Amino acid sequence: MSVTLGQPPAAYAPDRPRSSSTREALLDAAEQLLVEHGVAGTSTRAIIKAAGANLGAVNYHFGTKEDLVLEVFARRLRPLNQDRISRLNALEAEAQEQPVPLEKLVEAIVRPSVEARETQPGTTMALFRLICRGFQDPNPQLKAFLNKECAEFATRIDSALLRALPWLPPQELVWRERFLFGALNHGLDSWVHFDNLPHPNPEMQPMRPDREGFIHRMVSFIAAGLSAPIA
Amino acid sequence: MSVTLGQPPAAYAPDRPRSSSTREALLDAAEQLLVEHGVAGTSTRAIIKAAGANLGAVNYHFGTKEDLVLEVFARRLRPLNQDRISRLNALEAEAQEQPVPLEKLVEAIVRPSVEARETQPGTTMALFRLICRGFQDPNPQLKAFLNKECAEFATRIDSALLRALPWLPPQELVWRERFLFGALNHGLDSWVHFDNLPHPNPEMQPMRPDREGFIHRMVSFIAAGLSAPIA
DNA sequence: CTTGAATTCATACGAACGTATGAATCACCC
DNA sequence: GGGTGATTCATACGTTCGTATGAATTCAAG
Repeated sequence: MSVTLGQPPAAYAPDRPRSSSTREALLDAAEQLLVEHGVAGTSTRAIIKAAGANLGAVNYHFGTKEDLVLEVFARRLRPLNQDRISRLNALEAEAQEQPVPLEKLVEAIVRPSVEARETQPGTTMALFRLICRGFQDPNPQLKAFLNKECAEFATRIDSALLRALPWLPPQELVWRERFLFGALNHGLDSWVHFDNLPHPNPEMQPMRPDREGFIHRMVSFIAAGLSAPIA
Repeated sequence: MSVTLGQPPAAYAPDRPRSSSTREALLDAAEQLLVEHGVAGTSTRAIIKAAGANLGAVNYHFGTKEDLVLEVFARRLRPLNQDRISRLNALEAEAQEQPVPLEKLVEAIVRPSVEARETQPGTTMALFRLICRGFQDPNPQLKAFLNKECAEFATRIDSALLRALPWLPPQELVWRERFLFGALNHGLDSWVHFDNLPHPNPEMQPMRPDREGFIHRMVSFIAAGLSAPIA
C-alpha cells in the first residue's frame, strides 16, 4: 500500500513554499547550535529540542540532517554574497573604467559580513562564526557547497583586486587572498565572540570596538597586507 | 575484591614513562584523524582501528578520549612554542636593548609552524591544520588548554611587538594580532592542504610555493598589515 | 460540518558511540 | 623457567545517534 504522507519531505519537493514556522524554528535553532558545537557536534535531537519541535520534523521538512545543515548555510550565505556583488557593481560603475581603490574593494568584502545582522532581519551575531566554521569544516560536501555558493563573488573580486594592484602577479594575489580571508574570519570570530578572551597582559585587555571601528581596523590591516611589496 | 589492572590508567598515574609503542600509535592516528574530521567527528573506534590497537587501549593509556585529544595537542604544541620562545630570546639577545625589527619577530612566529615537520621528527604536515582546528574547536576545555599552553609565548611576543611598533597603541595591537593569527592559520592550512583548491579563474590556479617562498609571502603580508597606519 | 491535504506527534529500529571489565598474553628479572 | 607486573585482548553495557513509520492533529476550502 503506497502511503501518502500528506506530502513528501522537502528534499523531494523542492518547489514547496518554504515558510512553515517549524521550518524556520529548526533553521534558527540549528544555526545557533552549529555555531556553538560544529556540524559533527550538533545532533538532530538537540536541534529539535531547541526549536521546540518534534523529532520527525527534520525528516519531514528537510529529509536529512545534512540537508538541514546545508540550508542553514545557504540561507545566510546567499544574501551575503549578493550584497558583496552589488557593492562591487556599484564601485565599478562609480569608478568608470578606472580601477577601484583597494580600500573600497576590501570594504566591499568585509562590510557585508559585519553588517549582515542589521540588513538581514533575524540574523544573529552567530552568522559570522557559522560561516567561518563552515569553511573549516571537514565535511567535503559542505565545503564544496560553500565554494559553489561563493564562486561568482570570488571571480569578481579576483579581477577587481588585480586591477587595483596591477603590479601584483596573479599567483601572488591568490595567496594573499588566503591570508585575507583567514584574517577576516578569525577577526570576525574574535569580535563577535568578544566576551571572555582574557589576555595575559592586563594592560592589553582588549576593548571591543564598535562596528565602524572594527571594520576600519580590519580594512586597514588587510589593505596594507595586500599591497605589501613583493620580493 | 579490588582488582589490580596491572597498572592504573595513565590519567591516574601521570608519572609513568610514556613510551609504549601502542601509545604513540594511538597519538599518531588520533592526530591524523583529528585533522581530517575534528574532535567531535573522530570516534575512539576510528582511532584504534587506524592505530591497529585494541579498543581498551585508549582507556588504558589515556583514561578517556578527551585526555587522549589533549595529549595529541600538547605533544605538538609544546615544542612549537618552545621553538618560538627560543627564537625570540636569540633575537632579543642579538638586538641588545634595541627593538627587534618587525619582520624578524613575525618570522619567529611563522617559521616554527612551517618548519616543525623538519625539526621535529615524526611530525606530519597535519600538525598545522591540527593546531589551526584546535583553536577554532567549540570544546571549551580544549580551548582553555591551548590558551594556557600558549600563554608564555603570547606575553613575550606582545611586548616584543609593542617595542617594534612603538607608535601603535596596545589596544590596536591586540586586534592586529587576531588578524595575524587568522592569516597564519588559514594560510598554513591552504599551503599544507594545497591539493585540490580549484580556482574559478584558470589563470590564477595557484602554484604551491616552496617552504621559504611561503614563509616569505606570509611574513610580508603580516608585517605590512601590522605596520599599517592608524586612523 | 465535512473532507482531504499538510503538519505534528509518539515511538521504534539498528548502528555507532564512550567506557568498563576481567581474562589472556607478553616481557623481563630472579 | 617460573612468576610478576605491564599490556593487550574480546566482549559487554547503557546511551545517543540518524532515520523511518503510521497514527493523531491541525487547518483551510467546499
